[in-house]
Amino acid sequence: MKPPSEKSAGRRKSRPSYEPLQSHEIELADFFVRMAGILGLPRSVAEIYALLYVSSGPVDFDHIQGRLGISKGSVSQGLKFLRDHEMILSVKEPGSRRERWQPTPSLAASLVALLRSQVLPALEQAQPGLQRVLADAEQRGAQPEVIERLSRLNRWNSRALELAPLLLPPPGA
Amino acid sequence: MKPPSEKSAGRRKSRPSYEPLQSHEIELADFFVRMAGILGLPRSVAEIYALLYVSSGPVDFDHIQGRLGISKGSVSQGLKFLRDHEMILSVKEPGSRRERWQPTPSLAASLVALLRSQVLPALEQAQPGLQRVLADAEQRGAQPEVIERLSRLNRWNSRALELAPLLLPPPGA
DNA sequence: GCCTAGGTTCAAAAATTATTGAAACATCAG
DNA sequence: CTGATGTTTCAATAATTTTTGAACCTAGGC
Repeated sequence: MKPPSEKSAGRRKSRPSYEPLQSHEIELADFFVRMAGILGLPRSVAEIYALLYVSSGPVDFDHIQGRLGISKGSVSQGLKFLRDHEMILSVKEPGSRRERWQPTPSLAASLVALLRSQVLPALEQAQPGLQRVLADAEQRGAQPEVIERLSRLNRWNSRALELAPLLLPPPGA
Repeated sequence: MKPPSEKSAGRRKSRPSYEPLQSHEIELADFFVRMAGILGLPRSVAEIYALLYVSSGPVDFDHIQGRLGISKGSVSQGLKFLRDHEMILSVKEPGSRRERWQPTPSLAASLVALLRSQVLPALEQAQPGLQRVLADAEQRGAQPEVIERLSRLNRWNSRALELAPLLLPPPGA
């Protein structure tokens, strides 16, 4: 819609030209991508995590973009996701505004946090509904078989909700 | 949308006109759909399972299609998936070729089988690759931090593979 | 054998999700 | 304050996944 704004005629910042992933990095990325797939996470998120995971020391935004060959938008969104799920940490250097990223120390904890954030809300939201469904069935005099199933589902849901805070302590516990 | 055609007082098979899901059924379906979403399963699969789950007694192909308002293809594929993952059982009546379906007794076992089928192959396939990645890193003299991470990943993977048959016994154990 | 109810297959269409990139925003050094 | 750097946002596009439906099998009754 709009003509691109003119570039200033100055020297261009030489593009650092990041090298593409090496075969061992690709292999690890594939692993993470596949695992992420099971949880329905986008490929780009898994790739970013994998890159941080194999890298010695924190990696900055432009490196991620360059080495993975993905867009700024994807990097930004991917980092946001990983941040939000406490899977990465930023390391700030005094002299620079730039953030540099590394995986949190425990992948296990990260996975737990991730699952927590996906499963818990579903369980919580479902609780009242499931109870209604059961009450409904009892009131309608449904088959004992069905009542039994629905009861078990309710018990599970409740127990999961009780146990959740113990097994998966929320941030700050 | 397909209002039942009242046209022919047809002798042949008048379309039985199944009633749409009732609110309590919808509520349960929503729950299953949401949970399925976490594992990346399609909506139709979750809906089919939910229908069987709230129904008293086995349900046949046409009922599933009619009550859920989905296509034959979806029903067939959904049943195939559920069958393959041992989440449903068919009950054959002597006098009819038609199959009728019900959930397997244990939803827990079903979930375990499902996870098994998704996670195990990934772990198995990854094993050699992960070992190579670690060996590679050691040989290149990578940072201890990275070596440590990759070692842990390998240990996890191995332990998971060892434990898998115990926790998630394959069919026929 | 032949017919057909019952079900499967699969290419194409629809729906959903992920990615891109340009514009907007934010922060800090000067 | 200003300008450049670093990041986010989000509408448009691309990629992927799901659903559809018509053609195609198949087992079993006749």
